[in-house]
Amino acid sequence: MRGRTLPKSFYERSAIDVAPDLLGKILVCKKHGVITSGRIVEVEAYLGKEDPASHAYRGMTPRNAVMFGPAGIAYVYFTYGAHFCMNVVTGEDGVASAVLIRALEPVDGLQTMRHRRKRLKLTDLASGPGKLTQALGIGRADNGHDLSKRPLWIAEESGSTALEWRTSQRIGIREGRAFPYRFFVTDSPYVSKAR
DNA sequence: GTAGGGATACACT
DNA sequence: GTGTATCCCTACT
Repeated sequence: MRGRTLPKSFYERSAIDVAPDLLGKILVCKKHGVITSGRIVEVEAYLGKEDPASHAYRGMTPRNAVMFGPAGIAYVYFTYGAHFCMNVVTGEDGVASAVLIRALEPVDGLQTMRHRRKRLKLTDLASGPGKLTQALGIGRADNGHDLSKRPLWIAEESGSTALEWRTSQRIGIREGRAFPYRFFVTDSPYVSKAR
């Protein structure tokens, strides 16, 4: 369904290398028998000890523990009292690194997403990290989930071509702004607008 | 521009 | 145990 899931080896690389390769892939979520999905158009890479913007900068805690685990796992956390954000764990087991999924281009289950988001415009459905988790119904229960399996997985479309993408500074952080670890599809109207 | 919301981490007692 | 500053944001004005 929606192409083949990505092999574990895809994720067992540096977050910096995995991040741009995730652009154009399809994030799929099946909840209550309904499939919602979107094409990844914006991501950010987060490292561990050497990255002051990362949750893992100060070492392992109960919240960020899955960032230290094996690659190909979802790290979902709650923030700002209202939103979930979803990351994909990368790199080798024991070393913290992850890629934050920041925006999607809606593909399947548009009506379900509109209902969940209470928004009609496609560009309002998943154009931000808190929005996409709401649109796909991703929550705390998905933390630690293996992204090669249902109900939440990432697939590669057959016949997909290389995308043009750019980098910029990351968004919404205080420390570590200098690193150009945000990657987004050039000219996509579905990227988050925040600056 | 700013209010809102709740979990988390860490400093304290 | 309690206090509180912070947080990878959104929606509204």
